[in-house]
Amino acid sequence: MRDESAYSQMAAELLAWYDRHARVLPWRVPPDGGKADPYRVWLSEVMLQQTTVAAVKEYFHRFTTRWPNVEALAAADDADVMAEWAGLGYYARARNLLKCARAVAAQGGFPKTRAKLQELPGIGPYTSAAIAAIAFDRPETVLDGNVERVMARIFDDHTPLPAAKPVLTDYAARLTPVQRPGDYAQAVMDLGATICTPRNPACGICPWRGPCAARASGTAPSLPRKTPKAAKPIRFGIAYIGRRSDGAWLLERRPPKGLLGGTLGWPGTVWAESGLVETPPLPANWRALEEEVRHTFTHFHLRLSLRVALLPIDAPGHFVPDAQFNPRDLPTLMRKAHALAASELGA
DNA sequence: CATTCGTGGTT
DNA sequence: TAACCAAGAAT
Repeated sequence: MRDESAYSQMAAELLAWYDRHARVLPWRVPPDGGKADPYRVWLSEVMLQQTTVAAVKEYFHRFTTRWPNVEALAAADDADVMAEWAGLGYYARARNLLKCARAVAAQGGFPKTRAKLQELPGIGPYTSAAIAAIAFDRPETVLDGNVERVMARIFDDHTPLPAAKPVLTDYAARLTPVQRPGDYAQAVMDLGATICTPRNPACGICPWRGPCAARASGTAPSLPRKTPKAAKPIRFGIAYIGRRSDGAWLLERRPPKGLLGGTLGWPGTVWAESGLVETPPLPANWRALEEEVRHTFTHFHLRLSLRVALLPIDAPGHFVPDAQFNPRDLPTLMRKAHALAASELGA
């Protein structure tokens, strides 16, 4: 039953569904409308890595307003890009975004093939396929979390992820049509995002309800299977929020790699499960706050104790003048710390 | 192949 | 509420 013509018919049915139900998104070209802008496709796809559409919208608008094309972004200062990305998470994306923009600007534009795209920083298997298909109309197959789920269900494959990835890739490739590959890629992802959802899939209104093997077996809601993740440990740390008598804030640029790499933040201790020791950035009358910041990262919970101090005008360190300081330029954890400490420091 | 890397919404 | 999840990439 699953011969080539069956697959191409499925693709056609999905595209027909997409033409009727496609969501309106800022980076999306209307089906059969104008041509896609590779810069906007690339920027949106990087922002959407492990990030919800709702969270991306605002950032996409600000980035494209401030830097309308890849040349403008390539000429931006690192600190400005990091500040604009602050709050969106996974900051290696912002660092790679700038590296990629500069490489692309130097090359005179984005490469058009998946292989060449994937040589660029921050562009992996998924994003290279997405750009090639959506921006350059190449018949590449995207495999994101949505497509993994849809394929596991259509073919009722119970192999747990991530081991199932190669098989699911194969299924997805068989279904990818030669016509309108960009629309098709977005259609499968839309299907996963709106109908073939993780918990309560709306199988009754699914354009692929006919051929779906998991729906026939009643196994759809439990697919895809995933190998269980390790529990998150709790780490502890201390952050020091210092403010000079002229209102300037003591901040530091974090090292360019690792957690929150390249972002602006409050100086502090390392974060560990035990062995916490006070390590103030400079001697002062540091006062402990009652309330601590609780924040959860991908692989651990953090409980961050805060110390605040008013510092003399001649205190050493990197101070940001109050007029230049915007808590929105900080990653969320550091924003939370500021929110708790601000009233204690006359802000 | 396993781990690291954010954050906010949903269940 | 704790767990799960999101248009993943780099190491």
